[in-house]
Amino acid sequence: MASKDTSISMSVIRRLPRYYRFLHDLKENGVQRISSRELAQRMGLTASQIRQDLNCFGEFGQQGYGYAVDQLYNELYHILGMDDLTPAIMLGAGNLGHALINHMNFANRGVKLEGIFDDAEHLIGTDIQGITIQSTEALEEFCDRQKPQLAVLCIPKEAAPRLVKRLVKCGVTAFWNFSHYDIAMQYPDVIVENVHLGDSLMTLSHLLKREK
Amino acid sequence: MASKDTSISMSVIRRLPRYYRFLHDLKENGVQRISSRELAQRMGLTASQIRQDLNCFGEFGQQGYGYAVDQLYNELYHILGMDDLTPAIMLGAGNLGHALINHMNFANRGVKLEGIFDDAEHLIGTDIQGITIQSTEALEEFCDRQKPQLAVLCIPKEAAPRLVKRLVKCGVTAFWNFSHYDIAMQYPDVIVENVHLGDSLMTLSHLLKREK
DNA sequence: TAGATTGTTAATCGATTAACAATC
DNA sequence: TAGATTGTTAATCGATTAACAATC
Repeated sequence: MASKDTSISMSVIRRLPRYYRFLHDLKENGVQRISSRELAQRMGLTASQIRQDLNCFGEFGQQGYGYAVDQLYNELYHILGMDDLTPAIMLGAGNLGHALINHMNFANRGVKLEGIFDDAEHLIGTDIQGITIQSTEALEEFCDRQKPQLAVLCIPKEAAPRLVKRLVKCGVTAFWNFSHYDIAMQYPDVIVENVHLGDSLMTLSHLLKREK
Repeated sequence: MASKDTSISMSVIRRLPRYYRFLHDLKENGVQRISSRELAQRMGLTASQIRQDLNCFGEFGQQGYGYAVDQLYNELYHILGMDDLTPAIMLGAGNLGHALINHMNFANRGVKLEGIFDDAEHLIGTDIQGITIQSTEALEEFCDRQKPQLAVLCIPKEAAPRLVKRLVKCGVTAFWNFSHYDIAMQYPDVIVENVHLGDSLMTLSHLLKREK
């Protein structure tokens, strides 16, 4: 059984998908058991940290043996909540939104994309991966019916504040935000994952120059 | 003048682009001076942290006054190295690569994209934003000539290990990695910014489920 | 000058690592 | 059983916050 403590730090949570990814690969390669020491080596972490992290959720290992890959993989699958798909919508079906849908398997990440909205005339009515793009005018009506909990924002910065407000009113409680706009502050009880690609590239470019 | 200490923590460095973004907005809105207290409030940080962070690079404020927005913006511009463009290439011009190029202003992030490589027949010879897509067969020759320092990886996981090896051999020292593959470990002196979009979405989806 | 706000040192908090008894 | 490796407590390390003297 999972869950030992309710207050697990973000540092731990952010490592979970990576554990999941490595376990998946081990499983695929037919590895049946792994010790925290060996997993640590492969992942560039310490064995201590892995044991500490996993013990936030339960006791999945066995003294003298290590962890059963298949079992640990399944535990992570449940911990991450991959068995229960969150209904979601996407706002903005430009280059980036389009690419995300084609590039990512949402269902494999615990998310079910059910609607796409954009205001560009030439996009409305076309579809991506079987989902028809609608005008944002249809947003409220759609949310009433489908109750999406998560919104993926692939919209320009300027459009963000107003749209976030509308979405919060519609009952959306989580945002995967690609717009260059920081949501978190104004809506303290909303869950936000900001993906600032520009910040990420600048950080890298800065590190490279710092080296010299 | 910038630079006080050479060993600045990653936590600080990762906040720099965000400071830069907020300063940019303040400047655009005609704000001329700002105190650490007010900036902290707007950014959801503490005033202490902002002063500590900035003091890693120099003394940019004035007691009793605060920070001159325009001056601090320029300092950050230099600290981040935005004045000196790093030559870069992109590997993989599928949906995601395509979207990144159209969606991001590389030059505004201190990076100059000079080449795009892909092996799909139907892409070779076409161009994105004025850059012609080449076969990866031309990679070594191109690197010899242009000496790109940074590579953007928009390739499938399976293709990554071999391609990274080739690129490192070609003298590439920094990777902006979108493939679901972790580079860092094997090449300790290479700078890597992994953007694991899948991990990011899983984290969000997990946080949402945890709430209940 | 008095008020404001910095730069910087000290205190606190949290996360990572080390150590080791428990046990498979 | 002996060896290995966990779960967990204690020690260390680093990052954030608080406090305050310096000074514009």
